[in-house]
Amino acid sequence: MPVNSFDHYPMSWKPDKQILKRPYYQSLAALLEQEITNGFLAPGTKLPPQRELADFLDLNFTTITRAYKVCEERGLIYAVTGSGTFVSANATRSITISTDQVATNIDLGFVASFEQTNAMVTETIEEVVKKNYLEQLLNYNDPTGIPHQKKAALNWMASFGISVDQDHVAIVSGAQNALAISMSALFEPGNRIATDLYTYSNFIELAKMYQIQLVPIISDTYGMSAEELEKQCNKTNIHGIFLMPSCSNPTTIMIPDFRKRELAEVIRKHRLILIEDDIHAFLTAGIIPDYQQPMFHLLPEQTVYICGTGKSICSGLRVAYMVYGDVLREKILRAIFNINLKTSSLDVEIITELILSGKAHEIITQKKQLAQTANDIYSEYFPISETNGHPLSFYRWLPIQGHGNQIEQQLEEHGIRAFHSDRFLSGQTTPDKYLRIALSSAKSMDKLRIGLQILKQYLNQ
Amino acid sequence: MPVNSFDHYPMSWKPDKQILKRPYYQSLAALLEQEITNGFLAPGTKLPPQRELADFLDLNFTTITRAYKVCEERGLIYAVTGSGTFVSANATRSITISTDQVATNIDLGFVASFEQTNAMVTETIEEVVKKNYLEQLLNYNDPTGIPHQKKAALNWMASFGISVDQDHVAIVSGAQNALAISMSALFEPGNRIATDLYTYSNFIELAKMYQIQLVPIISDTYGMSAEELEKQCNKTNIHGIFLMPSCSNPTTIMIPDFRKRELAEVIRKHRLILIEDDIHAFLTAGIIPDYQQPMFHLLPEQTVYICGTGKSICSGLRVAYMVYGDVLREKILRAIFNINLKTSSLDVEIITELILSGKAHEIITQKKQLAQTANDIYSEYFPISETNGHPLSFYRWLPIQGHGNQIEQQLEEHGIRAFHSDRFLSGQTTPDKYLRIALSSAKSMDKLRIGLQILKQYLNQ
DNA sequence: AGATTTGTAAATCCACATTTA
DNA sequence: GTAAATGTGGATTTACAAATC
Repeated sequence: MPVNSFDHYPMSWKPDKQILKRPYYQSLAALLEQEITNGFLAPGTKLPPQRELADFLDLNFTTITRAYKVCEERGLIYAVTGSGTFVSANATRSITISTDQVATNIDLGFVASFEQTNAMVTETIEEVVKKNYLEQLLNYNDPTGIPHQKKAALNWMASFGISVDQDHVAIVSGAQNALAISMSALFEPGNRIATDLYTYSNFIELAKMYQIQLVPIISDTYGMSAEELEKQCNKTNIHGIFLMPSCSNPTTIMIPDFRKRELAEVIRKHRLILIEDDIHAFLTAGIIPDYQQPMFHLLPEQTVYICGTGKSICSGLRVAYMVYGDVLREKILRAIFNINLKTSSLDVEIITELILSGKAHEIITQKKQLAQTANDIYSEYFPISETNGHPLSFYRWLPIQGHGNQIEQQLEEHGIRAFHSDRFLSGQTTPDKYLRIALSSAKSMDKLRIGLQILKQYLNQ
Repeated sequence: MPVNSFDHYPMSWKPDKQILKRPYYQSLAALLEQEITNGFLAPGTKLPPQRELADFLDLNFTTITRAYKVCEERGLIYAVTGSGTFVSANATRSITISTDQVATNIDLGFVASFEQTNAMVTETIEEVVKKNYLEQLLNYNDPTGIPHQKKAALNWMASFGISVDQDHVAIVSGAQNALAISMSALFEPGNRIATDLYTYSNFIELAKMYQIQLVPIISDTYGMSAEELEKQCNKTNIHGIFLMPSCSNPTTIMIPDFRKRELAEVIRKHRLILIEDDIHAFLTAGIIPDYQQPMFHLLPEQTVYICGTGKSICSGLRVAYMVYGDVLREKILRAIFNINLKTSSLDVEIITELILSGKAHEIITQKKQLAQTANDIYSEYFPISETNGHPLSFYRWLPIQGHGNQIEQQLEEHGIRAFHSDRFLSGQTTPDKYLRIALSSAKSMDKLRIGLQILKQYLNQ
């Protein structure tokens, strides 16, 4: 029976007991979900403590625990022992970033890949089509890649420091697809994966879909803090970790070698599975002075290394390479068959030909030049100050003061699209606010300039 | 404390209490998983009842419930109230069927698609490459299909009885990919999906991976029984249903219109989500006299209709169409972005061109002829007796007496690959045994003949 | 047909860990 | 540094539903 009066402790949410039906925890969870999606409970709102709500509803407090748990698994709320339970920053909306339905004039949101280089690809397509083995690319054979394609893949990745045999590489349909495969193959619903506090928003969505919990870890200028990771591992049972060491999305941080080693030690000690998304390897390996090796090299038996060709070579041909050790091999292959059955050999053949002919390297050279130009333009409008921020990043991370995420809507009205840092938040909100500015999507450098001009004007108002 | 002596009630499994550590239910589940994967507990073995094992281990019986539950969610065991808990037929191995690592001489296992027609595709590829808009196919735009591609898709499906607008169709990377997307988008771990007792083995694996429970429903000669479905819906909370009405895999059953209507009524009443895998539409719609319509037509707001082009047009170009109502739209799009980001526009463009040029219809005509020939050859060796079995099916369902699933291994030694019915079992085992014989994968009709000859000899021994 | 066996699932109990004040 | 606030998670209690005999 309710004992206290709650009038002087106003609870943020007072559900009507009358509405609740008998699996109370389900009924309560459904009600809470409704309140959040309808906007009655705004992101960041503190929910009543479990015991208090239990008292109010005259239920056992662990029944509330279960109701909260259901919503937490769906990514609607998050709980911190000692502090309370809060509505998630991204509870209400999908934060997946794609190019679907972009009505905007200048896109600084989605990170494309300087599509100007695609003309170079069409020539190669013509060459592939002229070859006499085209028909052999049209059947169900070699679902994870034809041997000569895998050979080219390993050839390509050798310059990034990857060296494995063909049994430990598989070709899949793009880096996003590789992430989905990794998540499905190696984790179960309810598992926990450590990520940067700000991380790739499509990874957050993927985790939400598969009901995998993200554990945000604080970073310094060298990327994720190894001590913080260690602390979280000791506190709770963590199964995996997601990193983009060559150029973290969205922060542009490059993890230096000493930090890779610190992190690797913690990962080894706690037997985490590392998803190393290295789509930016082509911008970093052999270019940035400090670069030594991918983390795969430090933890070959517990890492999935993902090397997509969308950013580096051609975005429309959906091709990525997955590299893994023996222990993970079977699980990954299974997931590939379950999700793709096979990847189009035709697309892979074109990428293969681009690599073998050396044209892929030409494309990369050109993309790097474009990235340099775009970053130069950006620096005319905003300072590139981040220590350890990648100098050639396809996007920048711009601190903004006091703008809520309705800034996206307002920029949209000015004809530009950019994304607020809330979208990239894997856990609780912070007082710092940023915009991620894609430099690689505007249709020309002039458009980029115009977009940045508009943005600067808007922020200076 | 243990009270009874169990000597005269020999329990199939007596775990050592000493080994168990403190989360008992996890420890026990891990132990059980080990025993099963190591083969100490064979498929079909009855496990001790929950209360009996609890007594033996001196634990509360619901702790055993939880341990069993963990293994059940992983597809290792299944439980039937009143009868007990049993080791699953496919507990130990992956039953995914792919073309990876086929060392066999004659493949009657994997169902390919009479790849002889692929020469016709290469011409079209050349034509697509000659067009001047190739470059527009190489960027991130239109992730679910370019408008003219969707138009061609709807055009193609119109002859199967599908009629929707472009906002309700998406193009993805093959039918298997469409299934994975449907499962991820529309169901959560722990949900239940009704399937035929014998169903597509890759669907079983997909369910296992996503921890979705399959509820097997008995069939008669017209396919799944509507009464049985109704009964199971009343008994337990079922969220979805998976059907292949045009030609069920592996049984070759075509669901006649009256049965589609009966099933639709139950599905509507219980608000199930229907996954209608109609990759065989091209063999059935307009060909089989009784054919009226896909089930999507009967349940447009609660169905995902999947139309793959791998079997009908070309297997190596990974293209499938997904059709859905308004209610499911947003969830499906989200899952597509999460899993694929986008599907290769180049592959889709080739399929589009094949459809628009009329060549796709030529290919279908040829594939149907090949299927006719292959079925004729089959009938020289084995009777095609199944009432309502599809006359042009790319595979046949051969009853065999008393052969366990080690027959696969033995056939392999004779140089042929075929799959035992255990692989297709979504639930408890039955006394009836079958082989699924693929007619569309042998490299020539002569090879097919030889394979069937070997098979017949083996079975007559 | 009714008692028994067996599995299901919600709610509660309880011990404990972390954070905050 | 200690007490209070708050969340976590395993085990137990309890009611019930289905199948078997």
